[in-house]
Amino acid sequence: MGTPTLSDVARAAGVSYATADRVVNSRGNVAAKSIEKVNAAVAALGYVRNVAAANLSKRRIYRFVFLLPAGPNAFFARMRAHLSLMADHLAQDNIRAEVQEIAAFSASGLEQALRDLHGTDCDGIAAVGLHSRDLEPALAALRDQGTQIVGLVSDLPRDHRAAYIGIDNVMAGRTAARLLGMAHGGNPGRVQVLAGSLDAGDHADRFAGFSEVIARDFPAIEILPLIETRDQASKVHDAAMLATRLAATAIYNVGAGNSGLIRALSERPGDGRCICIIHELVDHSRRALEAGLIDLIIDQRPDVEINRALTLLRALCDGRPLPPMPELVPTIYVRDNLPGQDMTSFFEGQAQ
Amino acid sequence: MGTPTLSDVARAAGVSYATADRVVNSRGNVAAKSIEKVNAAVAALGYVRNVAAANLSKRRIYRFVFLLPAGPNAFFARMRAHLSLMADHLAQDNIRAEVQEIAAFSASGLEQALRDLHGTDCDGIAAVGLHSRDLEPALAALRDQGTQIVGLVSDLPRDHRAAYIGIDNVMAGRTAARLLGMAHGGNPGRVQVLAGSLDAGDHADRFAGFSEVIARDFPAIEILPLIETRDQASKVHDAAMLATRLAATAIYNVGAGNSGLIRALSERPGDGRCICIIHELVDHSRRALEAGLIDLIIDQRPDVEINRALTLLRALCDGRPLPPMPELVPTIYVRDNLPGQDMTSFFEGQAQ
DNA sequence: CTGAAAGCGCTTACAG
DNA sequence: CTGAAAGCGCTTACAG
Repeated sequence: MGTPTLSDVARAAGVSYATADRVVNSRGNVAAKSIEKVNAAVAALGYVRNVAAANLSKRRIYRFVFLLPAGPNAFFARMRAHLSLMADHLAQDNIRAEVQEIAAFSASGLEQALRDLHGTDCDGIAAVGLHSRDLEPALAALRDQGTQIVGLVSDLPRDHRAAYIGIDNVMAGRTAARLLGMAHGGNPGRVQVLAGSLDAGDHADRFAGFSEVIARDFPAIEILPLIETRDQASKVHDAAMLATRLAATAIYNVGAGNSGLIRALSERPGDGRCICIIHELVDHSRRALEAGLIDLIIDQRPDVEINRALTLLRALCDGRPLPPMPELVPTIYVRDNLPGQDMTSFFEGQAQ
Repeated sequence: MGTPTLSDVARAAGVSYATADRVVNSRGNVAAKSIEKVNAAVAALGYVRNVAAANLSKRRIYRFVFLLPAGPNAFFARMRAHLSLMADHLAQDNIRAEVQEIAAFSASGLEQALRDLHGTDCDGIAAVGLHSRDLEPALAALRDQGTQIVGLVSDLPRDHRAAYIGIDNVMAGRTAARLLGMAHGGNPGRVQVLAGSLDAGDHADRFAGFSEVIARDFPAIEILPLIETRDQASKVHDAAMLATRLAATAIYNVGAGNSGLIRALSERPGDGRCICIIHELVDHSRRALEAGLIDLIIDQRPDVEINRALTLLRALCDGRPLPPMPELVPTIYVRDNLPGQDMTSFFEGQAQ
């Protein structure tokens, strides 16, 4: 026996294979009576469609598009790098994934890209989202044509995407607060927080989580007025210098532009410790961590997120229940748990 | 056109489909000349076998066995739980995964289980390993019959497994040291380290990494003589009480038996802070973290490790190059970044 | 509204 | 040592 096939269903229902197929795949043009009989047989036998066989006969290829912010942002560069590393493997699973660059934080740019995808053979989209309601019509049109959509790193309007893949930024901010508080070892302190812009949902969330925990559990730590940097390194630099002058015991940058922070830290007169926590592991932040300029990096694991987006889009396209996925927890790097510099060395160690 | 099929290869090589198949799958009984021609065609066309089609025609089912330690260990319970959550999904991909319990730390028990698997239709094994060389003959026999083997959580003899899936325990120990050191905020301290047994590779590695970083970067922190607990809660309890009497500023348990530690901490007179770092997030350690008895939990993410084992075994069975896999980095939990209690709530939030 | 038949890319007897 | 043919579980014209 084994698992029942559609032939089994057809026989049990007393109809032809073609008819069984029509109802199972809701292709229409079937008598109500036949529909009933087939559905009963499906239920009785516990039939489940063999997606692999279907794909083979259709020569199906899944086309996924990743909508990522353009520009030099090193974090998204890691995403693109992982995606191109994966290309060969995906090809074996009949998946083609393509990256399209969108002007950063541009709702209209994103909207246009979504509109352009309408009417194409794109099966799924993973987009670094924005909360703008202007996106909703384009997203709805895509959904209506059967294109699956997930938010990546930053969410899309909740009702117009199938899932969100990214960390909980409030939680990330709380975590930063906890570790920063612990690092004060019971001593009082004052922390300077930097953000690109509190208009960005993730930045605002991190700051909210951070403030909440500091206020509740570390009352001896004062939070200095937040400085907005537009994620520009020069502004981050100046803000860090200011923090030093204010005798801050800690700096937490919830946003980007860390090269400016690192520069400021290395210029700083070598007096007392200043605890530094930032986000996203990239080349320059990694070096600063190794050098002891930065204490902690909270990282999103872009490679993990990409893999998850792929798995999810695939499952959504196949219309099957989503697989159990371990929760995404931001990774905390200190200078002692940094991953190998490249995948090659990883595989040498890992797979013998 | 699209990707070339074996028909294309056969035509290009000027042989029949069957012959092309014979050489591509090295089934033997082919003239040297034919082999050459086919291989040339394969190279010229860039042919790659369609595994899905092959599996369909063979009605292939992958059978994987997970060899996990028996007993009440909550960490391995999480592994089993994830595996059973995955069962339905795996079934759709023609994978049956089964758990077999082995007496903990018993090389002979593991060896016997491996021997019993010889001659069965098991395609792959993920085993929580031991370093014993006694395992080598059984592993070699399995390998010779084509069974793929990976070490999980704790490695097998390196030359007798295809890969190791688990964290780097030296790195985990270093990370614990860094965070514990930071939490002293520049103050001096004395730390009590507990281990089940330094004979266990992972425990020894963690302790080594920990000691290295403390000695190098936190000279003001003294490491008290290590206490071995056999991972027994009562012994852990007594050791923690002793640490309190010695005015330890911190406790790091590299092993298990944390319920004893937690009991000791909650009995302790409410004087000064004692920083506590332990391994593995399970029900009781989670509650202790939330209650503030424990400061940090370093976790291995058994669910992530299981998924990786599955992916890896599958790729190994198919004989294709291993997919790029993001490095496993131990997850650090504070009380602020704990995952939802169960997958249900996770999916509600995550996938709308 | 229904059914018979060829084909997706492979494997497996079976005949030569 | 080689090849023709049926079958894996599905989809897609095509005929009725």
